[in-house]
This record gives sequence, C-alpha cells and structure tokens, in this order.
Amino acid sequence: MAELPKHYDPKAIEEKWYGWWLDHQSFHSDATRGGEPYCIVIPPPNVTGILHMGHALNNTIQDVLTRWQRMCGRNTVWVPGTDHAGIATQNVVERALKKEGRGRHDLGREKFVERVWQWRQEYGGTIIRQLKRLGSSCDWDRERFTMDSGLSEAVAEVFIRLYNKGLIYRGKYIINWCPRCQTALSDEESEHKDSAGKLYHLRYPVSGVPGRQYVVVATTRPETMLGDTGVAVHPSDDRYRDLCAGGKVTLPMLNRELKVIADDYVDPKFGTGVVKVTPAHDPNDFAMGQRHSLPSIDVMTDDGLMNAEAGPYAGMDRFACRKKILEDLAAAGLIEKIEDHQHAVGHCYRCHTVVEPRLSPQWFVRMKPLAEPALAAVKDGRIRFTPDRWTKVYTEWMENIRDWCISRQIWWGHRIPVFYCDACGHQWAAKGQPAVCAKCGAANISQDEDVLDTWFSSWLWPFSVFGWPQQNPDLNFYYPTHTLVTASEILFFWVARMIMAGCEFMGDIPFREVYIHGTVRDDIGRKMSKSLGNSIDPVQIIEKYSADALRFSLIMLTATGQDVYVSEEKFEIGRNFGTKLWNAARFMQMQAAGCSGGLWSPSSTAPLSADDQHILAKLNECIAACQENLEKFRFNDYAKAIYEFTWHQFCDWYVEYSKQVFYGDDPARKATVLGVMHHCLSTALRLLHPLMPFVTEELWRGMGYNAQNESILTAPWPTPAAATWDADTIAYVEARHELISLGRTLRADNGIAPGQKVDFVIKPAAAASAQRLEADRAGIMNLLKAGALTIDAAFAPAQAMPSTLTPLGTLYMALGAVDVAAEREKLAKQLAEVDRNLAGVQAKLGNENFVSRAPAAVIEQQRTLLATLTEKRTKLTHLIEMLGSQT
RNA sequence: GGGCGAUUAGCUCAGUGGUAGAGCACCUCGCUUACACCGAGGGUGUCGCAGGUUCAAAUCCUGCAUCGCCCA
Repeated sequence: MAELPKHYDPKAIEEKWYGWWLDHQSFHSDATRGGEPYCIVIPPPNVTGILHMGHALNNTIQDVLTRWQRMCGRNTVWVPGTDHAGIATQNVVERALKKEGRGRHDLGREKFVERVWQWRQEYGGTIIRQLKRLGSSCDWDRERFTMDSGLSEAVAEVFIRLYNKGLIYRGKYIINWCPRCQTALSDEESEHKDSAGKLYHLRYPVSGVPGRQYVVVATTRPETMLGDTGVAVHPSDDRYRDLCAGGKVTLPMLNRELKVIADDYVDPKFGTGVVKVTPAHDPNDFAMGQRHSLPSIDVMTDDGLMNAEAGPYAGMDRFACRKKILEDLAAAGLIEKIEDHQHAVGHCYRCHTVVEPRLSPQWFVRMKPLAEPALAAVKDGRIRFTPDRWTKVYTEWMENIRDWCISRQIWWGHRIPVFYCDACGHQWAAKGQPAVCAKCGAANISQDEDVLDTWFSSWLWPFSVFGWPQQNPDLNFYYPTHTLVTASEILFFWVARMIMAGCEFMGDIPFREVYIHGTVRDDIGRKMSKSLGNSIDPVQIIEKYSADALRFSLIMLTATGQDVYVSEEKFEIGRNFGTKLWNAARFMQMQAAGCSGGLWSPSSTAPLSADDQHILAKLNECIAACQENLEKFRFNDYAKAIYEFTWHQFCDWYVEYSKQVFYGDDPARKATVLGVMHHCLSTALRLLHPLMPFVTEELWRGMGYNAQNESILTAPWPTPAAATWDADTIAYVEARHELISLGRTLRADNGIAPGQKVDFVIKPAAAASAQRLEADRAGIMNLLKAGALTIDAAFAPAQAMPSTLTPLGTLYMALGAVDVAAEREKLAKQLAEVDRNLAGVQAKLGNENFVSRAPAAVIEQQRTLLATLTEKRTKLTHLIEMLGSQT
C-alpha cells in the first residue's frame, strides 16, 4: 500500500467515506434483521435552521452513542428529521414576500402554504446537509418531517383522541400574544427577561368617602389602565374599610366607574395595598375578575395598537400610548410618583418582541391528567435523567403543570381538525375534510382557522417517526427508544411533553435515558448568538480543521452536563490529535520491511518484553475506561482516555521504545513489537471511531485492518484481553519511565543539549531491579541519549556528580564540570520537601486517634510512606554529604 | 421572590473523605530519519469566604459573597 502522506488531509477523505457509507447503506437499520435494538431519535432541528455549535455538540454526542452501540453489535438506528417550525418558517417566507411588496393575505391561505412548501423544498435541506458534513450516521432512509402526511395523521389522531376525551378545550383566557407574529404563544414560548422598568403610582379619584380624594395604585404598564374594570384591596386590610364600604372609584381619562373588590390575591405590603384590576390584560387580574364578575375590556388590536375601547388613545401604538397617557396623567396631577423597578418581561422566543398578556379565545390541552403517568415514569426510575439534578427540575414543572395553549394564528402548520356546522351549531373533531355536518348532515360547515403549535407534532416524534398510528413491525421493534440527547432549553417544551405523549398514546415511555448536555458558549461565557456576532460556524471549523477535529474538540471540552466554552483555537486539540495518530501509523508503515515471520497477535505465543506487556496492560485500562465512561455519559473522560493512551502511552513511550528494536537486528523481536503496535492501533482506532469516524476509517483500511470488517463502522467494539502479565512487570516499567524522566531532568537542569550524549550510572536499589535494568540497558541508553550506562550496586562517585533518586535506584550523570553549589541547592530543596512530608506522616502516625480510628489500609499506606520517605531522606543526606566532600 | 448550577494553576476545566491534576497558554532547549499540527524539560495554587462534622475536608453540613441559568 502507498505510504501515507505526512499530514492528514481530511477534506477529500471525509467526502469519500461518507459517500461510501451512504452507498453501502451502512447507517440503515431494518427491524426484520432482528437482534437487540438500540434507537435514538434526533431532536428535530428547525427546518429553517442552519447548523450551530449547539447542534454540532448535540449531534456529535448522538453519533458517538450510535456508532458505539452499532459496533457493540446492536441493531442500531438513529432517526433523523426536521420540524416545520410554524412561526419561524412563516416569518421567513413572509419576509421574502415582503420584498416582493406583498403580504400573506394578498396570496390567501392556500397559495401561501404552497409557497412555504416551495421554500421548504428549495432551502429546507441545509441543516440536513450540514449534519452529514459532521459525519452523523443517521438512517437517512428514515428521514422525517413533522408536516409529512404520516406525521400529520398522527397529529390529527392525537388531537381527536384528546378532544373526545375532553382534554382539549377552547376558551377565552389570558395568553401570551406576540403582536409582531400576530399569534398566541405558549407560556414556554414567552421568554422572561429582566428589564429595568418603572413602577408608576397613579391616583384614581374617589368619591363618597369622606376625607379621601383618591387612591393610589401602582402599575408597570400604565396603558393597560384603559382596560381597568376594578380596584382591589386585601379583605383584611383595615386601611381601606371605608373604600370597600361604598366608595366610588373613577378611572381617569375614560371616567369609567371601577368596582371596588376585596381579594386575597392582593399583597397589602406591596405598594399602597391597592391594585388596579385589568382582567383582559393580566392573568392574575383575569382570575380576580372571574371571582368578582368584573367585565373584561380588551383595549388592544392584534398588532399591538390601542383599539376603540381606548377612547382618545385609539389607533396609537401601545408604547406610544404609554407615553401619552403618562403625559396626560401628569398634566392632571394624577401621578403620585415614579420609581425604578426591575421586573421580568415576556418576549417572543422567535422575534423577541415584547409579549402582550391578553385575553383571547384559544385552544388548550388539559395537562394534569397527562402529567401524572409521566411524572410516575421518572419518579419510579423507568426514565433516568443524566445529570440527575434535572429530575428535580422536571418533577417540579410537572407537579405545577399548567394547561398548554396549542392554537396559533398562523397558516403554516397542522390546521386544527375541528369543524363547525353553520346550520345546527355542532362542533366536532375529525380527520380529513368532512363534506357534511356529522350531526345534521348540512353541507355548510367550516374548519377552525388556527393551526397547532409545532410542539404539538414534536411531542409525538418518538412514535410518529415509526408510522404511528399505523401499527407496524418498526414501531414494535424500536419503541420505546433508548437514549434521548438534548439541551436543557427544551426540557419543558419537548422532553416532558414527549413523556406525556408516550404514556398516553403508546401506553409506554418514549425513551429510557435522557442525557442533557450543556449550552455552548463563547470563551467568555456568553451564549452564542447571531446578534452578538460571537457565534462560530461549525461548517467553517470543519473546512479549516476537519469534522473529526470539531467533534473531538467539542467532546473533550464538554464536562458532563456543564456548559461548554469554545473559541476557535480550541479546535486545534482535535486537529493535532488526528495528525499525531496519523503519524504514528506512518511510523509503523515504515518499519514493516525489517520484520520476518508472522506478526504478533493476541493469540501468539511469542515472548513479550516488559514494555510489550506494559503497553498491552495500558490498552486494557483504556478499553475499560472508554467503556465505563460511555456507559455513564462521561464523554469527555472517554475522549481523554483514548487521547491519553494514544499520545502519552503509545506514542511517547511504546513507539519510542520500539525504535531500539527496529534499529536493532532481531527480526523476530521486530515482528513481535510491530504486531503489538498493530494490535494497539487497530484497537485504539475502534475505540476512537465513534468520536473521529473519518480518520479512523481511513487508517482502518490504509493499515489493512479491514480483512474481516471492510469498514471500521461494523468492526467489533474492543473488550479487555485476559491479562498474561504480572503486576510487578508493569510497576517496573512505570518505575523505569520515571527513571528516564528524572534522567532527562538531570540533563536539562545541567544544560545538556537534547542531542548531546552523556554517560549515566545507576546504583540500583535492589538486586531484582538491577537484573531488569541490565536486560533493558539498550532501551534505557536510547531514551536517555546515554553515551555509556554503568549499572553498579557498589558505585561510589569519585568526584561530584549530578544525581537524583528514582524508584529503581540512584541515578548519576557524568559531567566534566559540575556546578556543585547548584547541585547542593537542588538536593537541599528535595530534602526539605521530604522532611515536610515526613513531618506530616509522623504526625498522623503519632496521633492515637488516627491509629485507632482510620481504616487499616490507610494506616498501612501511611506506614509504607513513612518507610519510603525515611529511606529517601537517608539517601538524600548521603548524596549531600558526598557533595560536601567534593569541591 | 423560589429553585438549580458554578467558584481549584494565567485561561478552560477534571477531581464526592486519605501526600492537589489535565489540556491550552507561557518560558528554556532542540528541525535527533513518525510527527515543529512535534519532542525534552519547567507548577507554592490561601482549592471564593466564615463556621461546623471527622483521626483526616477541595471533597460532607451550615451560613455568606460573587457570577450564571431556570421558574414566578
């Protein structure tokens, strides 16, 4: 095979392998194939969306799980798709129309919806293409869209079932109205932002109460006073007994008489203890209005202007009206005071316009009955959240659940399947387009104008993607799905509702585990957003650093469930790691020539050196760590485990060790070492494949590991091998690594250039280590760049020599000229450190409480430490004495 | 106002009771035939503050401070 180029060039390779996987249906799963299923459904991205870092993280995690489980042999499917994003998509198309000088009403409903479909055909595939660039191993044959006919049927089915069960109702309630989108929003779609506002204290004239000219009410939205129909005080508030006993309060500007009511809702301690009551523009006021039969007066239009009820202010924008009404009140001397006031103001999650709480006829789902089984599913552990703390957030939301406003006053979406008969007034829910009234048979019927909230289709996703309500083998095989991977932002919007829908319509949970990852932020902690201009485009990162680098870096940075801080330089981690891996493979290719006979494999009986055994032991540890961390959703620890093994164990030590074998003249040893390397690399590639699918596939084939499994995608996930080595050997190699590092420090401290050879002497601490060191002489010399190496238990330096204590003995470096003062200082510092530690250990062991109460193992550990430190102290003292006798 | 999270090396973060760690950045030396997207070496940081529990606390408990998020 051709020699690999020096640098990995991802571009061509990523395209090549993604194409190959698609051509070979590698991501496709089929229920008829049987086996143990593993299933993930994608959180469907918005069809208008483009890939951002949040998607990149979310989908990388799903792909890691999917590829891992596929390699583990499960019949794995990751179902992709997009949602129709009612408001967002309609906004996009309306904007395009506006450029043509037209609005949706110019086209009419039917033509407009056609136009949206057209838009979707043309531009809706962007994010899907981007997910492919990322390497997502979705089963694209199963791609779904929430407006597909099948999914639309699911929506209708669900609506009708709930409607007939009495769980869907229509009524006039306070909802969040977006005057720009001109539609109702659910509570979850109204984002509360803290704003610096004002609290206006207004005087409302009073008559019929001696000594009281007016009452003072406080409000943050003075324009809503035009809809006031009452003022309220707390029933036990003695200050206002007189007012309740027959006072008359008049609304300024409109001279409307306001009813005085007493209601527990009023907080006597807030403001003056009197509140204005505006039932049509505030949820709490609405509730009070209901309790006291106050009329509700809506003073605004759909687009946020004041309507005829606002009298002289009719036609003004709501904020212009606020300004004008304050001027007028001030002129009339009716403003008592204005205070600064911090409060949360709802904003439309799509267009960020200030939401207007407003009385409006809308459709709602009664959530309480749906919430109970969904709450139980989490409480009894059938569904597990990771990190666990989300369980509490979920529980609290579910326990205080409020009804869900599902109607939207837009055209793009699933139209509410409710029909009205003009003849008999009958109202019913039905699929399709009934021709006549279900009750009286009259033909003049009409359908409700509203469409459903997009989430009303998303909450069915885990089963609607498999064809529900049609019963079929896929649904039986894949449902319930296994893992849901999502960000905390849509816990209420989506996750909670899916659980409710699963329990209600499938009679079973939709998934077993929910992994909630953090939000991707910029490197100073701000959420990435277009308006801040701080977002990093994942596609650009892929162009510059490769998809593998993007994926690896993101996961490496993501502590379980914590937010991720990214900046562009961070992606170098993944790129550098890919190159490192690539070059290790190149090195192995170059060594193949000098081997004779069969390469080592785990079934070989060829003798293994200590280093061979050590790297195999480390590989075992790595396999175990990858497995454990993936099982626990500790993706960054999984990434770190494979990174640490590949770079610091395999490349830093084993590859370096191998050089003296390859540069030597023992062909059988060469074959063994190369075989061990291939075993390590082919295993590491498989462990890494879920995270870096492209480079691992390229190397899998490039290194010729594809005899049994053409693609690494279906190669078996590694399991730890049976250990054929002993702990002493492994410990010895670790100790020797330490010796070599300490020797290098000696060199650096004494200013020896990296290439310069210098002689070393080891005075071994024990006979056993002397033997092993002797056997490893060549390797040690190589790694220390030693000119000569003496191993001598009786060694006593005839002159001053830089030295250091290692676990295997004292290491001396031969130098012509030695800076004795510097050497003495270094040793003195080490001695001080030993003394400090010694004091700590002695204090512990001298403490009777410690000895009597600490576990035996801890005491033993401290005793060993005491012995080690004492010995170290003796040796250091000796070294210093030796120096002292020199000049 | 309620809840949750964070506070550890210059930066980003691991570390859930037993001698403080990683990556990056930075400094020194080196283009030694896998790799300069590299190698070797370099870490005293009041583990936010104050109490408490314990033989032993970055780790458990309480309070406080600062920052962030969610919900009212």
